Amino acid sequence: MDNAERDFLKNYSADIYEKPSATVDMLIFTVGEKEKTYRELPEKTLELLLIKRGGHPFKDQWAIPGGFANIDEDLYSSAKRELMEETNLKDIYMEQLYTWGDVGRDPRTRVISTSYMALVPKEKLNFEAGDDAAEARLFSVNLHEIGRKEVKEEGRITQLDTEYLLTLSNTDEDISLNVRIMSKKKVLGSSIEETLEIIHSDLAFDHGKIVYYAINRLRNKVEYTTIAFNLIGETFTIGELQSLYETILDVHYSAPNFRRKMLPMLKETDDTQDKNRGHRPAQVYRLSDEALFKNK
Amino acid sequence: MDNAERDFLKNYSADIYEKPSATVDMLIFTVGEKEKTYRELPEKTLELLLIKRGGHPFKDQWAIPGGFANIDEDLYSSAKRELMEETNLKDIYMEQLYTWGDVGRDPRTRVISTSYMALVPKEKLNFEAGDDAAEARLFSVNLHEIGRKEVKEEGRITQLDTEYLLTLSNTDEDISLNVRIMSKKKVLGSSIEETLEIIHSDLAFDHGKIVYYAINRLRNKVEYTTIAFNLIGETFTIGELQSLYETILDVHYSAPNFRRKMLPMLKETDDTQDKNRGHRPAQVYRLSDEALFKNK
DNA sequence: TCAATAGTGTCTGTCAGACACTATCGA
DNA sequence: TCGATAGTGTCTGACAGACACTATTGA
Repeated sequence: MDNAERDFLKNYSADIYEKPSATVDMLIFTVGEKEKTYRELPEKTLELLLIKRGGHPFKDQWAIPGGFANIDEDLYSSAKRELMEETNLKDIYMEQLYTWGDVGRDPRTRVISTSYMALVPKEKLNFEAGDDAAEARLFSVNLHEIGRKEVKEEGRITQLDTEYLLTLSNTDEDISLNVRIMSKKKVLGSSIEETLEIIHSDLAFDHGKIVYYAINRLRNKVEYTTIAFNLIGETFTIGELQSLYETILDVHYSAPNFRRKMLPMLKETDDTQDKNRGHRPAQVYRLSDEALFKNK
Repeated sequence: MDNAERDFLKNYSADIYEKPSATVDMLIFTVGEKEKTYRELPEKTLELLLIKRGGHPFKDQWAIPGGFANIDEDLYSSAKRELMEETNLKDIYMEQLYTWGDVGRDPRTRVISTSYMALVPKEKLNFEAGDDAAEARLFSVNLHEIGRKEVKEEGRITQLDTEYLLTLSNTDEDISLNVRIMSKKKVLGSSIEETLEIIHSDLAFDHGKIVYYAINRLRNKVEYTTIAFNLIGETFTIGELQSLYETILDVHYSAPNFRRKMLPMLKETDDTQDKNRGHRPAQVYRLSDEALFKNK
């Protein structure tokens, strides 16, 4: 650094223009189980942590937890801190999702928000302990397509509008939130650009869009990485793993084929868990280190 | 909106805490050609637009073009504006990449920067016209692995460090910039977290990391979307397309296999271009609409 | 005829889905 | 014996890579 640069930095003022606020939103996903008969596999559901807003705007509405990015803290650290505040956990899988910067997305002031997604196995989650004094609850997440329309110009498809219904429900307290999202896929050059519009949302701010985006990212990555293993314990049976994948992706696999697909990335453990389950006890596996490092 | 909320918003002040600055960085990629003999295919190179910084800090160093996000402008619009300022083009493919928020990444003040990537076919690019009065040049991009080290703890691999050499060169002006990046892949839960460190960089700020990130994103998406078609004209021969893919991915395909892989997403045109090329004239194709909408 | 790209045919191995079958347990 | 999950075997079709071959052009 030369003298000119030193002088420049000394006299630099960052406050010439009005700045947007920078915040971090944290989407914490886990997978809950509902016990059925003693012999049937429990039914799993993908769950998302939401907090009830105590103040304006959107008072008493449910929202994704988040907070301001401190001026002297890396954005990544802000996200980790937010995760810690909500769950009291560290060493949890977390990735940056997207940065939301539309002008009107917060009625108070201009807010640019970077969203992160964290995946927590239910057994580690004791969110009552670290819930940041706010009212926090887990909501079952369901996302379904409810309609689509192709827009044609001169015989060529130029736009594809798809409407999705996102349902967030907490059965304990009988809360059910609906979000209707319109995804508009338009031709942009030789690719497609997707824009999201909220048709209706029971969630605060533009959080409906963010949840929609996160679920899609999760589903995508589940198919080509080992990300899903973050939602289950260290060891598991292939049956449990299958039901996890089926829950997240909302699909059904045939057990033999799923087994063959997964076996190359699994390592057998000594355990042969499962007793009193009314059927042949399953072998217990864990994710192999090699598979871990093949992630893109 | 009730009265309480109206009052709240009226009295809300966003200036209690010091805020970071929000900026947008724009990575503009194109593919350049170097003519060879009359009958050989021109050699392609992936190129990136860089500008030479006129002021401090990093004065006279090369950097990714960018600017502040205006307070009354969607982040997406800021990016589009930046693209327009640099290339004088709109309706160009552009996507958000990542948001960089480390505390020390700008010596002036705290800056959180959202990076976008744009792909422009060379024939449309006339960047002299709209170059924002700054010195802007295209640089050939090369990224290679130059070493790796596995860190083991108790026999299990826990970390994978890979060093990459990124070379940016402009042969017209005989400029060659080197960046050495260390990618550290660590186990985080049941997934891998990649952190990037700059070992050495001839680029300003942390722009070496951003370029590294962008090239990886581009290569990834080239393999499962039609994103690469944004770097070529509307119509093309399969040979041209193959050389484009080979350039971006730094691989070699066998012509018959590449043809078979691509044919399902192509549509034959009436043209049978190519004359005076010293070999059998090739059929001209364009991307089919159906393939476009299959993009994820 | 040669050197270059364009394009066809064919074989092989891998992998995903369909499906028939066996194994093991508790009620 | 039943119903549940665990697990094996096998067939099929799709697809990717290897490679041999033909087609067309200008020098």
